Amino acid sequence: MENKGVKNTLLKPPTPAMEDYLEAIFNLDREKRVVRVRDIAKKLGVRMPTVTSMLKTLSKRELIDYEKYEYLELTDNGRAIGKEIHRRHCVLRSFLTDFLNIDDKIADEEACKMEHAISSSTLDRFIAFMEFVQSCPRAGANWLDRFDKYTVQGRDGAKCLEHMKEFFDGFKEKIDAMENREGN
Amino acid sequence: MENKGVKNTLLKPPTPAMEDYLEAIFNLDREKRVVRVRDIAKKLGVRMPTVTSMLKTLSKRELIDYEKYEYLELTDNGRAIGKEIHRRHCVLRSFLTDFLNIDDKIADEEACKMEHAISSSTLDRFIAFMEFVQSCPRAGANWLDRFDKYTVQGRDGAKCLEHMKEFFDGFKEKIDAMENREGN
DNA sequence: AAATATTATTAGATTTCTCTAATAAAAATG
DNA sequence: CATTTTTATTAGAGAAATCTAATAATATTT
Repeated sequence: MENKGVKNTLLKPPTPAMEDYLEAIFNLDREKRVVRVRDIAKKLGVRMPTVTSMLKTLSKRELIDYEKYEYLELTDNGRAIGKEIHRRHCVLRSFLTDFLNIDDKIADEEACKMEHAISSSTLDRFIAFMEFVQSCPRAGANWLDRFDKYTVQGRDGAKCLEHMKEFFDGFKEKIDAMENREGN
Repeated sequence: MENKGVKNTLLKPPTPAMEDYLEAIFNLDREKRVVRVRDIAKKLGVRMPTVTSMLKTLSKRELIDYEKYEYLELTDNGRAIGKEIHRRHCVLRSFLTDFLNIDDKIADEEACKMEHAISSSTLDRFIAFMEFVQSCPRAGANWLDRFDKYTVQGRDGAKCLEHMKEFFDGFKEKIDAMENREGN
Protein backbone atom coordinates (compact mmCIF):
# COMPACT_ATOMS: atom_id res chain seq x y z
CA MET A 1 0.00 0.00 0.00
CA GLU A 2 1.49 3.31 -1.04
CA ASN A 3 1.16 6.58 0.82
CA LYS A 4 1.29 4.65 4.05
CA GLY A 5 0.30 6.79 7.00
CA VAL A 6 0.23 9.94 4.91
CA LYS A 7 -3.16 11.52 5.39
CA ASN A 8 -3.41 13.81 2.46
CA THR A 9 -4.28 16.95 4.34
CA LEU A 10 -4.62 18.81 1.05
CA LEU A 11 -7.78 16.96 0.17
CA LYS A 12 -9.56 17.33 3.47
CA PRO A 13 -12.24 20.03 3.65
CA PRO A 14 -11.32 23.00 5.83
CA THR A 15 -12.61 23.12 9.40
CA PRO A 16 -14.98 25.90 10.48
CA ALA A 17 -12.05 27.65 12.16
CA MET A 18 -10.04 27.55 8.94
CA GLU A 19 -13.03 28.90 7.05
CA ASP A 20 -13.21 31.81 9.49
CA TYR A 21 -9.57 32.67 8.91
CA LEU A 22 -9.92 32.44 5.13
CA GLU A 23 -12.96 34.68 5.24
CA ALA A 24 -11.18 37.20 7.45
CA ILE A 25 -8.14 37.19 5.18
CA PHE A 26 -10.35 37.51 2.12
CA ASN A 27 -12.01 40.59 3.62
CA LEU A 28 -8.78 42.18 4.84
CA ASP A 29 -7.32 41.63 1.40
CA ARG A 30 -9.98 43.95 0.01
CA GLU A 31 -9.96 46.45 2.87
CA LYS A 32 -6.24 46.96 3.32
CA ARG A 33 -3.12 47.01 1.22
CA VAL A 34 -1.55 44.12 3.11
CA VAL A 35 -2.92 41.44 5.38
CA ARG A 36 -1.40 41.51 8.84
CA VAL A 37 -1.41 39.04 11.69
CA ARG A 38 -2.50 41.77 14.04
CA ASP A 39 -5.58 42.57 11.98
CA ILE A 40 -6.61 38.96 11.54
CA ALA A 41 -6.33 38.51 15.29
CA LYS A 42 -8.45 41.57 15.94
CA LYS A 43 -11.09 40.60 13.42
CA LEU A 44 -11.46 37.11 14.84
CA GLY A 45 -11.04 38.02 18.49
CA VAL A 46 -8.03 35.76 19.07
CA ARG A 47 -4.42 36.37 20.12
CA MET A 48 -1.62 36.78 17.63
CA PRO A 49 0.15 33.48 18.33
CA THR A 50 -3.09 31.73 17.54
CA VAL A 51 -3.07 33.38 14.15
CA THR A 52 0.55 32.50 13.44
CA SER A 53 -0.21 28.92 14.29
CA MET A 54 -3.21 28.82 11.99
CA LEU A 55 -1.26 30.47 9.18
CA LYS A 56 1.12 27.50 9.26
CA THR A 57 -1.79 25.13 8.97
CA LEU A 58 -3.34 27.05 6.09
CA SER A 59 0.04 27.18 4.39
CA LYS A 60 0.54 23.42 4.69
CA ARG A 61 -2.84 22.98 3.08
CA GLU A 62 -1.87 25.35 0.28
CA LEU A 63 -4.68 27.75 1.08
CA ILE A 64 -2.27 30.66 1.57
CA ASP A 65 1.29 31.53 0.53
CA TYR A 66 3.11 32.37 3.71
CA GLU A 67 6.73 32.95 4.72
CA LYS A 68 7.26 34.15 8.23
CA TYR A 69 7.52 37.91 8.68
CA GLU A 70 6.47 38.32 5.06
CA TYR A 71 3.21 39.41 3.53
CA LEU A 72 0.75 36.62 3.08
CA GLU A 73 -1.39 35.88 0.04
CA LEU A 74 -4.37 33.66 -0.57
CA THR A 75 -3.88 30.91 -3.12
CA ASP A 76 -6.59 30.51 -5.75
CA ASN A 77 -8.04 27.70 -3.72
CA GLY A 78 -7.94 29.66 -0.48
CA ARG A 79 -9.46 32.72 -2.10
CA ALA A 80 -12.32 30.67 -3.55
CA ILE A 81 -13.14 29.32 -0.11
CA GLY A 82 -12.82 32.71 1.57
CA LYS A 83 -15.08 34.25 -1.02
CA GLU A 84 -17.71 31.54 -0.71
CA ILE A 85 -17.81 31.81 3.08
CA HIS A 86 -18.13 35.55 2.74
CA ARG A 87 -21.02 35.06 0.34
CA ARG A 88 -22.78 32.81 2.83
CA HIS A 89 -22.25 35.33 5.56
CA CYS A 90 -23.77 38.16 3.53
CA VAL A 91 -26.80 36.21 2.39
CA LEU A 92 -27.56 34.79 5.81
CA ARG A 93 -27.11 38.13 7.51
CA SER A 94 -29.40 39.70 4.97
CA PHE A 95 -32.06 37.06 5.57
CA LEU A 96 -31.85 37.57 9.31
CA THR A 97 -31.97 41.37 9.19
CA ASP A 98 -34.20 42.04 6.18
CA PHE A 99 -36.63 39.14 6.48
CA LEU A 100 -36.68 38.21 10.14
CA ASN A 101 -35.88 41.70 11.40
CA ILE A 102 -33.17 40.51 13.72
CA ASP A 103 -30.96 43.17 15.25
CA ASP A 104 -27.82 43.86 13.18
CA LYS A 105 -25.28 42.80 15.74
CA ILE A 106 -27.04 39.54 16.61
CA ALA A 107 -27.66 38.82 12.93
CA ASP A 108 -23.98 39.22 12.21
CA GLU A 109 -22.95 36.91 15.04
CA GLU A 110 -25.41 34.22 14.10
CA ALA A 111 -24.64 34.46 10.38
CA CYS A 112 -21.03 33.94 11.38
CA LYS A 113 -21.90 30.59 12.91
CA MET A 114 -24.55 29.56 10.39
CA GLU A 115 -22.17 30.09 7.48
CA HIS A 116 -20.34 26.90 8.44
CA ALA A 117 -23.51 24.89 8.80
CA ILE A 118 -25.02 25.47 5.41
CA SER A 119 -23.97 24.16 2.00
CA SER A 120 -23.57 26.23 -1.12
CA SER A 121 -26.59 24.64 -2.69
CA THR A 122 -28.78 25.37 0.31
CA LEU A 123 -27.53 28.92 0.22
CA ASP A 124 -28.59 29.15 -3.41
CA ARG A 125 -32.08 28.11 -2.34
CA PHE A 126 -32.06 30.84 0.29
CA ILE A 127 -31.17 33.37 -2.37
CA ALA A 128 -33.85 32.08 -4.71
CA PHE A 129 -36.44 32.31 -1.95
CA MET A 130 -35.44 35.84 -1.04
CA GLU A 131 -35.54 36.91 -4.68
CA PHE A 132 -38.91 35.28 -5.11
CA VAL A 133 -40.36 37.07 -2.12
CA GLN A 134 -39.00 40.36 -3.44
CA SER A 135 -40.32 39.98 -6.94
CA CYS A 136 -42.96 37.47 -7.95
CA PRO A 137 -46.57 37.06 -6.86
CA ARG A 138 -46.64 39.56 -4.06
CA ALA A 139 -48.30 42.91 -4.02
CA GLY A 140 -46.06 45.74 -3.12
CA ALA A 141 -42.80 46.06 -1.31
CA ASN A 142 -44.69 46.26 1.96
CA TRP A 143 -45.22 42.55 2.35
CA LEU A 144 -42.38 42.27 4.80
CA ASP A 145 -43.65 45.31 6.70
CA ARG A 146 -46.86 43.35 7.03
CA PHE A 147 -44.85 40.57 8.57
CA ASP A 148 -43.48 43.01 11.07
CA LYS A 149 -46.98 44.13 12.06
CA TYR A 150 -48.14 40.55 12.14
CA THR A 151 -45.56 39.67 14.74
CA VAL A 152 -46.63 42.58 16.92
CA GLN A 153 -50.38 42.22 16.54
CA GLY A 154 -50.62 38.52 16.13
CA ARG A 155 -52.96 36.96 13.64
CA ASP A 156 -56.02 39.11 13.78
CA GLY A 157 -58.76 38.25 11.31
CA ALA A 158 -60.03 41.80 10.97
CA LYS A 159 -56.59 43.28 10.47
CA CYS A 160 -55.80 40.56 8.06
CA LEU A 161 -58.81 41.49 6.02
CA GLU A 162 -57.76 45.13 5.90
CA HIS A 163 -54.31 44.13 4.84
CA MET A 164 -55.63 41.88 2.16
CA LYS A 165 -57.70 44.68 0.72
CA GLU A 166 -54.66 46.93 0.55
CA PHE A 167 -52.82 44.04 -0.91
CA PHE A 168 -55.52 43.51 -3.45
CA ASP A 169 -55.33 47.15 -4.54
CA GLY A 170 -51.58 46.94 -4.75
CA PHE A 171 -52.02 44.00 -7.06
CA LYS A 172 -54.25 45.84 -9.41
CA GLU A 173 -51.64 48.53 -9.89
CA LYS A 174 -48.91 46.05 -10.34
CA ILE A 175 -50.79 44.06 -12.91
CA ASP A 176 -51.88 47.16 -14.80
CA ALA A 177 -48.29 48.34 -14.86
CA MET A 178 -47.21 45.00 -16.19
CA GLU A 179 -49.88 44.87 -18.86
CA ASN A 180 -48.95 48.30 -20.09
CA ARG A 181 -45.41 47.26 -20.82
CA GLU A 182 -46.22 43.79 -22.07
CA GLY A 183 -44.29 42.39 -24.99
CA ASN A 184 -40.96 43.94 -24.03
CA MET B 1 -10.98 36.81 46.39
CA GLU B 2 -13.19 33.78 46.99
CA ASN B 3 -13.67 30.87 44.62
CA LYS B 4 -10.08 31.29 43.54
CA GLY B 5 -9.28 29.22 40.46
CA VAL B 6 -12.60 27.47 40.56
CA LYS B 7 -14.18 27.95 37.17
CA ASN B 8 -17.78 27.31 37.87
CA THR B 9 -18.44 24.83 35.14
CA LEU B 10 -22.09 24.72 36.14
CA LEU B 11 -22.73 28.21 34.87
CA LYS B 12 -20.97 27.88 31.54
CA PRO B 13 -23.23 27.35 28.53
CA PRO B 14 -23.03 23.87 27.00
CA THR B 15 -20.81 23.36 23.97
CA PRO B 16 -22.36 22.31 20.66
CA ALA B 17 -21.19 18.76 21.30
CA MET B 18 -22.91 18.72 24.67
CA GLU B 19 -26.07 20.07 23.07
CA ASP B 20 -25.96 17.21 20.57
CA TYR B 21 -25.74 14.64 23.36
CA LEU B 22 -28.55 16.26 25.34
CA GLU B 23 -30.74 16.32 22.24
CA ALA B 24 -29.96 12.67 21.48
CA ILE B 25 -30.69 11.66 25.07
CA PHE B 26 -33.88 13.71 25.06
CA ASN B 27 -35.05 11.89 21.94
CA LEU B 28 -34.02 8.43 23.13
CA ASP B 29 -35.83 9.10 26.38
CA ARG B 30 -39.07 9.39 24.42
CA GLU B 31 -38.35 6.57 21.99
CA LYS B 32 -37.12 3.88 24.36
CA ARG B 33 -37.74 2.71 27.88
CA VAL B 34 -34.16 3.36 28.93
CA VAL B 35 -31.34 5.40 27.49
CA ARG B 36 -28.27 3.33 26.63
CA VAL B 37 -24.71 4.26 25.80
CA ARG B 38 -24.86 2.08 22.74
CA ASP B 39 -27.87 3.94 21.35
CA ILE B 40 -26.45 7.38 22.01
CA ALA B 41 -23.27 6.31 20.22
CA LYS B 42 -25.24 5.03 17.27
CA LYS B 43 -27.42 8.13 17.04
CA LEU B 44 -24.45 10.47 17.08
CA GLY B 45 -22.09 8.33 15.02
CA VAL B 46 -19.39 8.10 17.68
CA ARG B 47 -17.79 5.23 19.60
CA MET B 48 -18.99 4.09 22.99
CA PRO B 49 -16.00 5.32 25.01
CA THR B 50 -16.62 8.77 23.61
CA VAL B 51 -20.12 8.63 25.02
CA THR B 52 -18.99 7.43 28.44
CA SER B 53 -16.53 10.26 28.55
CA MET B 54 -19.16 12.84 27.66
CA LEU B 55 -21.60 11.40 30.19
CA LYS B 56 -19.09 12.21 32.90
CA THR B 57 -18.85 15.76 31.66
CA LEU B 58 -22.63 16.16 31.52
CA SER B 59 -22.91 14.67 34.98
CA LYS B 60 -20.37 17.10 36.44
CA ARG B 61 -22.39 19.91 34.95
CA GLU B 62 -25.56 18.50 36.49
CA LEU B 63 -27.24 18.04 33.13
CA ILE B 64 -27.79 14.33 33.69
CA ASP B 65 -27.94 11.98 36.67
CA TYR B 66 -25.45 9.25 35.97
CA GLU B 67 -23.87 6.40 37.92
CA LYS B 68 -21.74 4.07 35.90
CA TYR B 69 -23.45 0.95 34.62
CA GLU B 70 -26.76 2.44 35.76
CA TYR B 71 -29.59 3.99 33.81
CA LEU B 72 -29.10 7.64 33.14
CA GLU B 73 -31.66 10.40 33.51
CA LEU B 74 -31.79 13.99 32.35
CA THR B 75 -31.98 16.61 35.09
CA ASP B 76 -34.58 19.34 34.70
CA ASN B 77 -31.90 21.62 33.36
CA GLY B 78 -30.56 19.02 30.95
CA ARG B 79 -34.02 18.15 29.72
CA ALA B 80 -34.83 21.82 29.09
CA ILE B 81 -31.72 22.17 26.94
CA GLY B 82 -32.32 18.91 25.09
CA LYS B 83 -35.87 19.92 24.37
CA GLU B 84 -34.90 23.37 23.14
CA ILE B 85 -32.25 21.98 20.80
CA HIS B 86 -34.76 19.49 19.51
CA ARG B 87 -37.22 22.34 18.89
CA ARG B 88 -34.59 24.22 16.90
CA HIS B 89 -33.84 21.13 14.89
CA CYS B 90 -37.48 20.59 13.98
CA VAL B 91 -38.16 24.19 13.01
CA LEU B 92 -35.01 24.56 10.95
CA ARG B 93 -35.53 21.25 9.20
CA SER B 94 -39.09 22.26 8.41
CA PHE B 95 -37.94 25.58 6.98
CA LEU B 96 -35.38 23.84 4.81
CA THR B 97 -37.71 21.13 3.53
CA ASP B 98 -41.06 22.94 3.36
CA PHE B 99 -39.91 26.41 2.35
CA LEU B 100 -36.65 25.92 0.51
CA ASN B 101 -37.48 22.45 -0.76
CA ILE B 102 -34.20 20.97 0.33
CA ASP B 103 -33.88 17.20 0.22
CA ASP B 104 -34.87 15.53 3.52
CA LYS B 105 -31.51 14.01 4.31
CA ILE B 106 -29.52 17.17 3.58
CA ALA B 107 -32.06 19.27 5.46
CA ASP B 108 -31.66 17.06 8.50
CA GLU B 109 -27.88 17.24 8.40
CA GLU B 110 -27.79 20.98 8.00
CA ALA B 111 -30.48 21.59 10.62
CA CYS B 112 -28.28 19.54 12.92
CA LYS B 113 -25.46 22.03 12.51
CA MET B 114 -27.58 25.17 12.32
CA GLU B 115 -29.33 24.36 15.58
CA HIS B 116 -26.18 25.33 17.47
CA ALA B 117 -25.72 28.55 15.56
CA ILE B 118 -29.09 30.12 16.18
CA SER B 119 -30.53 31.62 19.36
CA SER B 120 -33.97 30.87 20.75
CA SER B 121 -35.17 34.34 19.93
CA THR B 122 -34.02 34.08 16.32
CA LEU B 123 -35.78 30.75 16.13
CA ASP B 124 -38.97 32.40 17.34
CA ARG B 125 -38.66 34.86 14.47
CA PHE B 126 -38.27 31.94 12.06
CA ILE B 127 -41.47 30.44 13.41
CA ALA B 128 -43.32 33.75 13.17
CA PHE B 129 -42.19 34.15 9.58
CA MET B 130 -43.27 30.66 8.65
CA GLU B 131 -46.64 31.15 10.29
CA PHE B 132 -47.07 34.47 8.57
CA VAL B 133 -46.34 33.00 5.17
CA GLN B 134 -48.84 30.23 5.84
CA SER B 135 -51.65 32.47 7.00
CA CYS B 136 -51.78 36.20 6.47
CA PRO B 137 -51.84 38.31 3.33
CA ARG B 138 -51.23 35.61 0.82
CA ALA B 139 -53.65 34.18 -1.64
CA GLY B 140 -53.98 30.45 -1.54
CA ALA B 141 -51.87 27.68 -0.16
CA ASN B 142 -50.08 27.51 -3.49
CA TRP B 143 -47.74 30.37 -2.84
CA LEU B 144 -44.87 28.08 -2.03
CA ASP B 145 -45.63 25.95 -5.09
CA ARG B 146 -45.19 29.16 -7.02
CA PHE B 147 -41.78 29.50 -5.48
CA ASP B 148 -40.94 26.05 -6.69
CA LYS B 149 -41.92 26.93 -10.25
CA TYR B 150 -40.11 30.23 -9.97
CA THR B 151 -36.87 28.47 -9.23
CA VAL B 152 -37.28 26.23 -12.26
CA GLN B 153 -38.47 28.83 -14.73
CA GLY B 154 -36.64 31.82 -13.40
CA ARG B 155 -38.24 35.18 -13.21
CA ASP B 156 -40.28 35.42 -16.31
CA GLY B 157 -42.36 38.55 -16.71
CA ALA B 158 -45.12 36.87 -18.66
CA LYS B 159 -45.39 33.90 -16.31
CA CYS B 160 -45.32 36.25 -13.39
CA LEU B 161 -48.26 38.10 -14.82
CA GLU B 162 -50.23 34.89 -15.21
CA HIS B 163 -49.45 33.92 -11.67
CA MET B 164 -50.43 37.26 -10.35
CA LYS B 165 -53.77 37.03 -12.05
CA GLU B 166 -54.42 33.64 -10.50
CA PHE B 167 -53.26 35.10 -7.27
CA PHE B 168 -55.58 38.00 -7.72
CA ASP B 169 -58.54 35.69 -8.25
CA GLY B 170 -57.56 33.66 -5.24
CA PHE B 171 -57.63 36.84 -3.26
CA LYS B 172 -61.12 37.72 -4.26
CA GLU B 173 -62.38 34.39 -3.00
CA LYS B 174 -60.49 34.69 0.19
CA ILE B 175 -61.72 38.16 0.89
CA ASP B 176 -65.30 37.28 0.05
CA ALA B 177 -65.10 34.31 2.35
CA MET B 178 -63.75 36.52 5.09
CA GLU B 179 -66.37 39.18 4.62
CA ASN B 180 -69.13 36.61 4.81
CA ARG B 181 -68.07 35.56 8.28
CA GLU B 182 -67.13 38.99 9.50
CA GLY B 183 -67.93 39.90 13.06
CA ASN B 184 -67.11 36.53 14.57
C1' DA C 1 -25.04 -22.25 36.51
C1' DA C 2 -21.32 -22.03 33.22
C1' DA C 3 -20.03 -20.31 28.89
C1' DT C 4 -20.66 -16.84 25.60
C1' DA C 5 -22.00 -12.52 23.80
C1' DT C 6 -23.04 -7.87 24.51
C1' DT C 7 -22.50 -3.56 26.62
C1' DA C 8 -19.90 -0.20 29.24
C1' DT C 9 -15.76 1.69 31.28
C1' DT C 10 -10.85 2.77 31.87
C1' DA C 11 -6.48 4.07 30.18
C1' DG C 12 -3.95 6.41 27.18
C1' DA C 13 -3.12 8.68 22.69
C1' DT C 14 -4.37 12.13 19.07
C1' DT C 15 -6.17 16.28 16.77
C1' DT C 16 -7.69 20.93 16.77
C1' DC C 17 -7.75 25.30 18.53
C1' DT C 18 -6.70 28.16 21.90
C1' DC C 19 -3.83 30.55 25.51
C1' DT C 20 0.48 32.93 28.12
C1' DA C 21 5.29 34.06 28.54
C1' DA C 22 9.40 34.80 26.35
C1' DT C 23 11.98 36.08 22.36
C1' DA C 24 12.95 37.95 17.91
C1' DA C 25 12.24 40.84 14.05
C1' DA C 26 10.60 45.04 11.92
C1' DA C 27 9.02 49.75 12.14
C1' DA C 28 8.85 54.22 14.19
C1' DT C 29 10.87 57.90 16.76
C1' DG C 30 13.86 61.18 19.02
C1' DC D 1 21.49 55.67 14.07
C1' DA D 2 20.36 54.17 18.59
C1' DT D 3 16.37 53.54 21.26
C1' DT D 4 11.81 52.48 21.84
C1' DT D 5 7.56 50.65 20.30
C1' DT D 6 5.02 47.58 17.67
C1' DT D 7 4.40 43.35 15.45
C1' DA D 8 5.30 38.51 14.83
C1' DT D 9 7.09 34.02 16.16
C1' DT D 10 8.47 30.20 19.14
C1' DA D 11 7.84 27.24 22.96
C1' DG D 12 5.02 24.99 25.80
C1' DA D 13 0.61 24.10 28.07
C1' DG D 14 -4.43 23.23 28.33
C1' DA D 15 -9.34 22.24 27.11
C1' DA D 16 -12.50 19.67 24.23
C1' DA D 17 -13.78 15.88 21.68
C1' DT D 18 -12.54 12.08 19.54
C1' DC D 19 -10.23 7.41 18.82
C1' DT D 20 -8.22 2.29 19.82
C1' DA D 21 -7.06 -1.48 22.84
C1' DA D 22 -7.82 -3.65 26.96
C1' DT D 23 -10.73 -4.75 30.79
C1' DA D 24 -14.86 -5.15 33.48
C1' DA D 25 -19.65 -5.65 34.20
C1' DT D 26 -24.08 -7.20 32.66
C1' DA D 27 -27.17 -10.00 29.85
C1' DT D 28 -28.14 -14.03 27.12
C1' DT D 29 -27.96 -18.67 25.85
C1' DT D 30 -27.34 -23.36 26.15
